Amino acid sequence: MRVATFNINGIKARRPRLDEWLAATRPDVACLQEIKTDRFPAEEYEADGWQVLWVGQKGFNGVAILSRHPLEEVARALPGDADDTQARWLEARVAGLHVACLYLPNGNPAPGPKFDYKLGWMARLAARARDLLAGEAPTLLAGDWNVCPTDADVARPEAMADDALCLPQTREAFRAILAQGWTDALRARFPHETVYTYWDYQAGAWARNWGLRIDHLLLSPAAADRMQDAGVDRDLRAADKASDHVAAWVELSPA
DNA sequence: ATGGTCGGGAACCGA
Repeated sequence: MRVATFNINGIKARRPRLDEWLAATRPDVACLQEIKTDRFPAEEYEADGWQVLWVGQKGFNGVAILSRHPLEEVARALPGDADDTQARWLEARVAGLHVACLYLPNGNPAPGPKFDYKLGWMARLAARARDLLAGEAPTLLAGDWNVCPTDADVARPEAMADDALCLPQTREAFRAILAQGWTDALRARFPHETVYTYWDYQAGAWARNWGLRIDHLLLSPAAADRMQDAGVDRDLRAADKASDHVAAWVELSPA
């Protein structure tokens, strides 16, 4: 059972790359972020055998879950703020798993209202994550977290020190969630290696390997017990018309 | 220190 997360940075521009990747890697569940549309082509994926959940908005944000197995919607928004209309959260049950697909706010510039929104969103996420750990099902929190957990996850930490992805408050909020009992799948699989999931379009970041690790899969204890492998589909970044993110994934043993 | 590049959608905002 493979569960993957991929910030595609626009379904319209990324359709060819996304479809190639789905065909080549055949994930059981694919969590997508930044679909950037209020018109996701769900019917086309359904015609191709996928079950689809999505929540979108025009131009920005937006998340989707594609699944080869029956997919039951649990939530279309992160609890805790009825006034938050940004499309950043989907939660579903699939194949005995509980899966959340998340697009955590970027938060730049910091300080400022966008950073305040990020920290507030992370506080709501921490509350939801704690509730999910109390549930029965093995659970995954997969998505673009817009958090570099440590300087080992940043190619140029000095250049990123004041960035909302790296600030101490951001890292502390992430650590607090991990400390509830979640496993950072990629870091568990690669304890000492450099692993990036994002390279900026600017300044030749890909060619210089100026990357960040900001796409994460957090596993509940029951899910972590079933982890057989984890990885990053790094070659995605080298393609023409690539997203600035690549896909990350975990392989879980059968229940 | 600055500006560098994309996507969405039609002038800039977001990243």
